[in-house]
Amino acid sequence: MEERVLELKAEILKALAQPTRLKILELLRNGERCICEIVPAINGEQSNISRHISMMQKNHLVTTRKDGVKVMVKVKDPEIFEILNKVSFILKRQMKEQEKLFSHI
Amino acid sequence: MEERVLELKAEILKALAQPTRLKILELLRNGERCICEIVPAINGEQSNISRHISMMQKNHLVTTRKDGVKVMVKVKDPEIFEILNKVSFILKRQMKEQEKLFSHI
DNA sequence: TGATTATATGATTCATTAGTCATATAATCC
DNA sequence: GGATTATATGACTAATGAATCATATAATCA
Repeated sequence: MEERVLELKAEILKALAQPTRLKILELLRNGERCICEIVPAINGEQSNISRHISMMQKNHLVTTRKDGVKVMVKVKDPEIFEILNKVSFILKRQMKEQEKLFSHI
Repeated sequence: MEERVLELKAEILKALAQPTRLKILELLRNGERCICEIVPAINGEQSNISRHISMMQKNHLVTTRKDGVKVMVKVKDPEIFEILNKVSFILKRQMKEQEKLFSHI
């Protein structure tokens, strides 16, 4: 596969691969949210969350629109959530394996 | 969601989010490969590839087994590829949108 | 045993990233 | 217009990551 394509794929995955951003995306499972709702909901610094959202926007994971003073954010593609679901699935299986390994204790 | 779970999910995604590692995983689509095949196939430095593989192993993306001097690597869960497929899908759609945006030129 | 092949790892460098504080901008309301 | 609310951004720090070179380990074979 071409180097450029791999870089673009890596960028999409990188945009997902961070706890604070995952937290934001989980909040967005139920649809559009205002940044002013996200900040208290995930108990983060406003400037930090602003940066994370603008980062995800650059990587086309989310879109935003202005509503007065507020900025509404939503996830662009539903496939994003399918990816997160698969990651959950893999993690759960890993956990089960770990349990098995220590079940003799 | 608990902070620890988010961190673990982020780690799985981080392990995917790097061009060299994506290249290695693409090679592994067709099954088990020796590291000595991977190194020339992706034209990388041996030590670098060794580190990437051991990183993916720590994150449970791949498993390895010794076969004489060689180390054989394979992807642990088929869901890994499903995730990569979804990323491809998202990327292709992004490309199409970009095309549309510049179609008037 | 000594040479060869395959892989791992310590040490280092350079770049990127997350987070924070202070401040800037921008829309709304009184 | 001035205060308030919501968001963005510059400057900085600390942590992490990728890549590289040199070298170590480990298995195989002549």
